[in-house]
Amino acid sequence: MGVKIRKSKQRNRILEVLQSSRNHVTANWIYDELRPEFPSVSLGNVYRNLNILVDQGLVNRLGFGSNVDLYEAVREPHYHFVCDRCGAVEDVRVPEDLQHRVESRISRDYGHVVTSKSVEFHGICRACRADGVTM
Amino acid sequence: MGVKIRKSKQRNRILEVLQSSRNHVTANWIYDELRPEFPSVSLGNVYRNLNILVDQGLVNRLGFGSNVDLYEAVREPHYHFVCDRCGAVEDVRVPEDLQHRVESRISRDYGHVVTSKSVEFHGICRACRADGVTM
DNA sequence: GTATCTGCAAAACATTTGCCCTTTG
DNA sequence: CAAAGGGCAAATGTTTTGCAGATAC
Repeated sequence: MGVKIRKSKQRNRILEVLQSSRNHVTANWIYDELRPEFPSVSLGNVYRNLNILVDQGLVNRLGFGSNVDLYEAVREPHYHFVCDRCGAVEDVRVPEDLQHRVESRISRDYGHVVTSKSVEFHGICRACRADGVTM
Repeated sequence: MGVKIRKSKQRNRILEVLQSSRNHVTANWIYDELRPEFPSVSLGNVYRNLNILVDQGLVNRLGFGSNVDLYEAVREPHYHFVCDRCGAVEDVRVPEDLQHRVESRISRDYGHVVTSKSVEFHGICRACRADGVTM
């Protein structure tokens, strides 16, 4: 059996910060957010607690091809759009039925059970397009 | 204008290795593959060349939430399925029309242009299911 | 010949871990 | 008070980079 998890002010605050943030943020950004309230908090502890929150299914860790992980509080399932020009990461929603059709294809054709998905579309976002980016 | 790219035996071999490999492999694995032919090749140079090949659009870099990047030669577009139990990464194909419907929804609803996608489904693969994994 | 490529080793970087003290229950 | 959490600093592991010599064109 695993380790028992107790309450912790720091971990609580980390979750709150994530839930009240609209963007996908780095561990280091969270660390800076916590410092006013917990002046002696350590970055290592932010990482430790993020790992716990991810294990608990309360937070998603996102790679996005960069070498820095981003974190977001778990909400309704959604996909991500990453702009290759400006780097912006935006949530996108795709109708449930389209999502289900893709996943049931995978079940049917391959026999795998899909429990979660991490989908990122890359391209040029609306704002960059408006700026006349052609590529 | 960028830097001119010359031919290089090592980079050529790296691409061949990727093209003849069915799996998604690490830089370090490629490094080991090259050593018989280029005994003094360096891991740093493998990384340098992988970056060039990715820039040239010949190779995909895949994060998969792990802290090690995986590489694959570029072929037809496809998605990935990652087994959370055994870590296996498998290519999955989804009918073109379903892919296009998802992407045109993003264009229509958000105004972004989708040029590529990196899609990973997570779950339990067929083999692990057969082994009686319940989760 | 000159710009690019390479090997080597060191640097950079995010993330993890060990140790010992503090807090929680 | 026993077990989990935190701070600190060192360790880890992957990827990048600076430099001097080798290679491509």
